[in-house]
Amino acid sequence: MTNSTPRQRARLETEAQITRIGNRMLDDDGLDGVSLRAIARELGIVSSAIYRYVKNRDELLTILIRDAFTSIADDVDEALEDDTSVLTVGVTMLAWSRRHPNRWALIYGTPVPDYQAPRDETVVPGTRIMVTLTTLLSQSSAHRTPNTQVPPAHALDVLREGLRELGLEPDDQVIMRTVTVWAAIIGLINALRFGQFGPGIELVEDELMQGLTSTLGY
Amino acid sequence: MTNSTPRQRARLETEAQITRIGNRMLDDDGLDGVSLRAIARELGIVSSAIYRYVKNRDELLTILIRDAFTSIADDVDEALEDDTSVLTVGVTMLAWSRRHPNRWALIYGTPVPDYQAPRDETVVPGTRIMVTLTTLLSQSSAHRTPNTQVPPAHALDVLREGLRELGLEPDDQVIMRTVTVWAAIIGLINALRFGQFGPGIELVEDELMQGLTSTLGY
DNA sequence: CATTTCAGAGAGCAGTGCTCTCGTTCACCG
DNA sequence: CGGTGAACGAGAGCACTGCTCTCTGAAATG
Repeated sequence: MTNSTPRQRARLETEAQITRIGNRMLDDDGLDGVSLRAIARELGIVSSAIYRYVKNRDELLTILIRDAFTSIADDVDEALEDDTSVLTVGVTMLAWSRRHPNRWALIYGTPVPDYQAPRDETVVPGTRIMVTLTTLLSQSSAHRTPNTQVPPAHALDVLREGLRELGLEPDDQVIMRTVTVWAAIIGLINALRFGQFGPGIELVEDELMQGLTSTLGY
Repeated sequence: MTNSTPRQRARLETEAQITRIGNRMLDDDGLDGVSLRAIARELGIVSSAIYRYVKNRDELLTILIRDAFTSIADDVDEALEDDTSVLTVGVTMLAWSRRHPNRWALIYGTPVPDYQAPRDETVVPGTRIMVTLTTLLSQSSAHRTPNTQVPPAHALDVLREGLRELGLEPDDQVIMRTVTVWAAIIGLINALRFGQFGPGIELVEDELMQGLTSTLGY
């Protein structure tokens, strides 16, 4: 007993098709290429009918964003099973960004204008890697950075509170190191993906990530 | 003798007005708010007439990008006169990004789709800060990072060549440190401007930058 | 079998960048 | 001083977007 009417099955199939087409259009033509009208056209449907399945364009974006965050976090988790290191986090994210540059831009680049991410839908998958990195840095604790002076306690209050909600209680030293490593990794990948180092860098991306984590002391 | 016809003066004035309005629209409404039609409307001109002054939208973007790069680099240069330090570079860029978040996104965020920056016009102002940072890190040379292993020599070839064209010849250690510091600073500011740390961070941005440079060993 | 729900069609609105054609006016030059 | 070509502006139009509204036909529900 399938316990579902043909209409229900057709709807689920259509919904799945929409996100699939949306992801493909994102990969191929960037976010500007993701057009509800074009999706409707590909579905053999008139443009207004698409709104039976998707409230508006923002709702589609939310789906694509959640997908992307989940995909990259899955990759990182899987890679860490073989080798638990900061470098692995970096190169895995870097490889993912190479495979899906437009998805990368969607989640770590300039926020989409006028789009407000619904916290409940995107925050959890969006913070997975950061949580992973924090625990990773907690373990390889007093690694180096001896004479590092942590900013005044109250400065990290917001971050400390945010991490607590995610089930973590790292000390300020670890928080500050996490922020630094995170900013450096994201910053490097952004610089590479966005072409800020000029052409020709694509061939040695991994070596740069290696040098970065090494320079950071990991 | 002004040596210029009224028409020439009017044209220059109009051109200046266009970039002024464009910058304002960028600040107020983001890049999507920068519309040639809207500018024409504000000039009291019909939409097609704007193309007498600007070839197309991309040409206007080039102007705005060059302006932004020049503005932030000027700020950094000025600040370094008082205090020559990595932290100063960071907090000055951070302050500028706070004042002009949309301009920041334009030059350091996701590249504008389908826009190709004309190298001659934007590369020079766009690399000024990086050059400054490189020389700065060359001087405070063997600061720390003892057991840091630099990536294989060929990996940095492209960067070394790019820096040479800009009149610099730093060793690989310095290059790698520059890349790391640069990625971290840009990454932190991006994370702050793009809201990736959640709300409430705005109040302690400077402390985070302080902690970051300190964690980096500067 | 009647009723309600739902998928789709079609027209329409406002906005964008950009092109093309047609007058008008200004600057220059013989 | 008068003619000419370049510059400027107006206006219509094309293709595209997101989104709304109304209407029709078919499927699921009672």
